[in-house]
Amino acid sequence: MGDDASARSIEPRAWQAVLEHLERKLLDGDLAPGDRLPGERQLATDLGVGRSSVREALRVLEVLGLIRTHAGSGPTAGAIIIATPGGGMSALMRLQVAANGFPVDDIVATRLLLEAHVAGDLAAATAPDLGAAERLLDAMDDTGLDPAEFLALDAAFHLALAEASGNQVVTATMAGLRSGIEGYALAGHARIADWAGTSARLRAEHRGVLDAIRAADATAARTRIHDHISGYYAEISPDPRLP
Amino acid sequence: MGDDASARSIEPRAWQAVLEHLERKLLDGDLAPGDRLPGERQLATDLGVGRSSVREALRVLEVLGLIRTHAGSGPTAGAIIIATPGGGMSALMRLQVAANGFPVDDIVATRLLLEAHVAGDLAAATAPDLGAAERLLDAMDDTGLDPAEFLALDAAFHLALAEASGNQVVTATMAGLRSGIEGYALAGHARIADWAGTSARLRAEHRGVLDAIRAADATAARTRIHDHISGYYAEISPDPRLP
DNA sequence: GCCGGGCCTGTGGTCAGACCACAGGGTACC
DNA sequence: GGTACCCTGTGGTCTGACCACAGGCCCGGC
Repeated sequence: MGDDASARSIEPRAWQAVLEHLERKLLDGDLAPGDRLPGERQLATDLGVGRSSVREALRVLEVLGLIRTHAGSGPTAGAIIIATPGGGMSALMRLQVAANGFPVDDIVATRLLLEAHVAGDLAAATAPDLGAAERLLDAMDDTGLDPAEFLALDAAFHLALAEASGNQVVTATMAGLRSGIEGYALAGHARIADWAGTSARLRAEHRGVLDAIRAADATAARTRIHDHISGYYAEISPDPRLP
Repeated sequence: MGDDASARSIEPRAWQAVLEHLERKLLDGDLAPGDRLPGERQLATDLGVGRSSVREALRVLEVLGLIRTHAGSGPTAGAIIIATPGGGMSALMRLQVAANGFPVDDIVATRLLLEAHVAGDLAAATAPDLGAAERLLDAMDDTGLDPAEFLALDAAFHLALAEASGNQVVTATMAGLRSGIEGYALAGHARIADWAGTSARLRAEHRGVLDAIRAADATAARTRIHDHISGYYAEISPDPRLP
């Protein structure tokens, strides 16, 4: 197992070898969040590949949210390991939706089940931290917001609920799901005739969800968040179910 | 909508420009699954960037499961758009787990909630297609399987249930979750003293889940799949809850 | 006329070298 | 002692070149 040169002898893709090398380093604990990767030129000579191949692997890691690169010099320069899955998940969902790999309906359905679960969990928790969510709701009370700003705060509110649940996988997934249908949700607001009324309803529904969580009423929390999300998408859906 | 360059008028990263160009093409319908992308050199001259930058973008798309590249000539050569989110999700989850961005516990918890939902949905469905799942269970009845083979079939069974639910997002996510903890699950089987007994129990639990689905008993289906998964991970967990 | 092997072309895959912008740190000058 | 400069090393990009590959084409033999 200590020899990774033998396996690489039949490795057709150089950039994949770099990726596997770094994954191994991560699994072995040789690299951890906060650490700086060796320079691109160093990695290239160490692994016996060209710098372009190293860069392709690093690009993948960057998009996946594994590293953050910074030019220049000093302690903040170079490629630094971060583990922020939200960005990678968002890119993945967004592109898959663009390529028709993910139907919007499936995205919404997954959002529904995840958020209902989160809401139920929070209601069952002893003392969930809803501070961030409440501050976002306060910010959304500003009636001077345009729809884009309102929807951005709405997304942040739903994400804050996921973060309060403490499950990082669910949080990242929900961030990705939201990104995947962000364009859809934004384009859909134009379909709403009475935006003032709709936004007022959304505000009230948000408060209702928080109230149910605070009251430790898991069933109500689940129902309310479910109806809240499905109601909005039904409203912006071009033609839900005619026949 | 025609102008999204306003937010970031100047694009410092060339590969990102390529990515955005291709995403736009996908959203506009100029590119669809099955289509062939222009050659790397062509894209480079079209967008006014170097071929390296194009390749970095294509590498990202390949890892994310958006395209499949093939050298040579003919209709199968070049970069072809596919939309297979499973691969990208798997890479993302695997690397995030390696970088400690995703705790194993959160992965398992997410699996639990997704699979419970899937099982409940299938039980509520009128005529779910459980053929693939049943065939996998039959294959798992072979007592000559070694643990790795057994676990691979187990993963395929759970994935087949997700596919039967029809939600592609859930299917891809579950594939990713499974990949993320594949190493963990494989290493954990060594911790099980009585593998024959455990595998027999797992077989019985699988059948029980299918039975509940066929009986349209959503509650039982949810409970059984939940207990099935959490039971296995509790068994391979090194030290569940000592203090 | 038919068939087969070799060349041709275009593809992705990789490498090497060069240049740029950037940012920190050391140094020489004031 | 303070400040402006250069030096160094980083990622970011481009260019050009070569390779392996695979289908299509042409030409020769049968």
